[in-house]
Amino acid sequence: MSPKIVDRDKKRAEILHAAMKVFAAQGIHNFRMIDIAVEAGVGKGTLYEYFPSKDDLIISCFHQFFEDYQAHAEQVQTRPDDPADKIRQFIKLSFDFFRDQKERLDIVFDLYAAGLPRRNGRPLLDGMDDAYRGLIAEVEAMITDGIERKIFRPVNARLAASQLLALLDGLTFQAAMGVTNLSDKSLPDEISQTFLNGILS
Amino acid sequence: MSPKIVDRDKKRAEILHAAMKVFAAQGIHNFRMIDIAVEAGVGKGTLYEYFPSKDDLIISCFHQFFEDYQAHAEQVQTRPDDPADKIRQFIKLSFDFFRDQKERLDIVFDLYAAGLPRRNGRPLLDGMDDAYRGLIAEVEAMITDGIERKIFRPVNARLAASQLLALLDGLTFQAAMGVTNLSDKSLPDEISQTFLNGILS
Amino acid sequence: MSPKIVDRDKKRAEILHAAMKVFAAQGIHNFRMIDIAVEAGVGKGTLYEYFPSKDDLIISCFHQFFEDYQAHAEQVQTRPDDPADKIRQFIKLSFDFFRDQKERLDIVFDLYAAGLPRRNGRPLLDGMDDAYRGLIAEVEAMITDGIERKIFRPVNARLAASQLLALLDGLTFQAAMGVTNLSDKSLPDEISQTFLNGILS
Amino acid sequence: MSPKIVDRDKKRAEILHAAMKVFAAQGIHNFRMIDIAVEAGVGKGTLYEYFPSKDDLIISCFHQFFEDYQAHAEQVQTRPDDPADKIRQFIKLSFDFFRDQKERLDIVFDLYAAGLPRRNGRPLLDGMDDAYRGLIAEVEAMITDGIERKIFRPVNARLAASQLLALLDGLTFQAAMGVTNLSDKSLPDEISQTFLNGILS
DNA sequence: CATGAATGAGCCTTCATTCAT
DNA sequence: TATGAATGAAGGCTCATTCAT
Repeated sequence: MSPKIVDRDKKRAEILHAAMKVFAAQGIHNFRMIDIAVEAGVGKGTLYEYFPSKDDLIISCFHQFFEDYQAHAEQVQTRPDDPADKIRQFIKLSFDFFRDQKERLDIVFDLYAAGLPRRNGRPLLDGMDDAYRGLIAEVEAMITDGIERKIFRPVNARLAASQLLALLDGLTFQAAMGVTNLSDKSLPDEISQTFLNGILS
Repeated sequence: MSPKIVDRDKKRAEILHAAMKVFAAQGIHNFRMIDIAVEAGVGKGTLYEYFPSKDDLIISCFHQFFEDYQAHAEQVQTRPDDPADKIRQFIKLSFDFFRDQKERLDIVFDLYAAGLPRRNGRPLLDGMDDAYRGLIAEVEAMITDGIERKIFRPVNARLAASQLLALLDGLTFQAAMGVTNLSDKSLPDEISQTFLNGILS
Repeated sequence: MSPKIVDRDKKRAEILHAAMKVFAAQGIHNFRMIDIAVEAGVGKGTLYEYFPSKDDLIISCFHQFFEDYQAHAEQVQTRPDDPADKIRQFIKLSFDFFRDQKERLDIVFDLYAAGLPRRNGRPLLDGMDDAYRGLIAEVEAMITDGIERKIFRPVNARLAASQLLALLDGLTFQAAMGVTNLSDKSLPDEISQTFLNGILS
Repeated sequence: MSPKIVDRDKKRAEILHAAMKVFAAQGIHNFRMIDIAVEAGVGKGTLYEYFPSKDDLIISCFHQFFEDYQAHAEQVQTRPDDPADKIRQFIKLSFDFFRDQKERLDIVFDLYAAGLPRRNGRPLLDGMDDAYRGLIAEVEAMITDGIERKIFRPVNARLAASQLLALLDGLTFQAAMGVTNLSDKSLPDEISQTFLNGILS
């Protein structure tokens, strides 16, 4: 009458964490289910108790990733009022998210590539473009605000937002490649400086 | 140099071109050798006359991609003397390379992701980081030149070069996602403007 | 005989009944243990408290089936004395057994097929041939009696018995297929008529 | 330009033949693809060059079976004119088909059972009931003819046809079980005799 | 005694690669 | 040289069975 009680959410999270480690080590295109099972310390069949298929596991990992990112972003509630400070904080925030988690850095580009649209068939990860558009809109709002308050030059706000995100993605890519070091403490400030120089009045 | 050799090179190039189309449509992780054979109009076995393995075919495609990029870059020989103009032309050049070839845009991020280092084993594409470092060095030289000639502010040239390339990569990614439109004729100018604003004296 | 025993027997019967329903719906080769557990409203593990294995459960179902058939047959104790009437009643009896239980009809051929001998290894259901031979012997006795009493022609009694059972099995098969309707009230009489015509003096 | 030439039809038939042997030995529910591959002397993958899936292989076997049966039936072109003789020949024909092919006898009931309708989902073999109805119609025509020519009593022709086929199926089942011996040379005659007695005027 | 989470043996199926023609 | 039929290693997934609770 009282069967084994298991914290399914906890075990699910553990498996997802093990998956992240495996993805980081082998990429999301080269791992075997057994690898994750071993990493998570469970049997192969157990994975299927929590995720209906291999693809689902990858997709769930992607969602976890975005949820963590959003949680991280919202954790900084006291957004400053000054638009330039907002931008500075946004940049710092993004760097913070990856700085100490090589694991995440290693899978983010796999996930990015997996979310690109395909001419034939669906991409593995659906809806990445919409999530990205939301991000752009957020940054665009900051810039528009700055323009209205004459703090920024009257640049194309949408494009400037695109540029900032492009910049951050590109640096993340360089970091994943080992070409740029995110841990350099002065990086966020220098980036902010150059970018803001470009749009400040 | 005998006719036979020419024929081989031509067919090899045809197969590589077919491969690009297949990669663009299905991604470099989801295609089968038969897909390329069909696209190229040859038999499956024939592929192995020209490429020793599937991985080799992908790698060759990657090299072709870089060779084309370099050929495109060198085709613009009359580099201007002014550092700012150099940067402007570099930016324009990069946009030109992808603008009219959706096919290329679709595979570049697969290739990028395939070139990232892995904790376990080699990445599929080796040496991408070195190629990238070379690119950074080129841009860095332009900026250093500008700084010495007092045209640019005394910024960290290495970092500024990183930023410019990051910006271009990030925009390419956005374009691949369909979030940013590379065909917008004013794009290179606006990008150049903002970036140069950031570093100009 | 203690209450516990009764409860066990009752639950065992319930599981067996649930199994019959599942077999009828999915066939004895396509069901999963969980299907029966759900149908019976018990846990998967509980099935193993009553049956040591999946095969055992099927076999037990088969025995249940035969026991029910025999119980049904014996329930008609007042066998008539006239051999022709005996045959008529035997035929009617067989029809009665399936007429109102589509469930049984649907599994009988799975069970039949499962009982056929295999060149490699044992069949799933053992001893079906012996049970069948017993049935033939019973009918053969009726016919022999009829021959001795000059009511039937001096046919090969063994073969005639085979024929009658074959006829009934074949009709059951047709009914399972949906080609012949066992519910047709005149069926037993017409069958009896034709068969007896064939062997009556 | 001249690749390996293979008689695909021939190899397909060989695989089908190997499959029949395996089905006879293990049943259509217990075999593994590798068993058939070994029996046919080919690799596992080769099976999939000829049949898209395991189920398809089984279904193809079933179709082959029916084609062979029809070919056998049509091979006897000189059908007699007398209805009773027609019936006799039909019975003889059916016995002939199995007599010397234990292999076929062993799988026929698996196929029969696989063709029965299921409450949940399609049966493995589709359209068996229609094929069977066609068979009944053929026999029914013979009997109707006999009735019209006053050779047979005015029985229910449809039912009588059902009975004859049921009889033959039932005997086949008994033979598969090892309870009745189809090789008994007098069997067809005795069966014909009894059946015709039942319906002759 | 009842349960269902966990397990891993087992098997279908795919597809890169080979090689006879 | 070009081909595609043949191959079998490899891996995703299922499900009977176990056993801690």
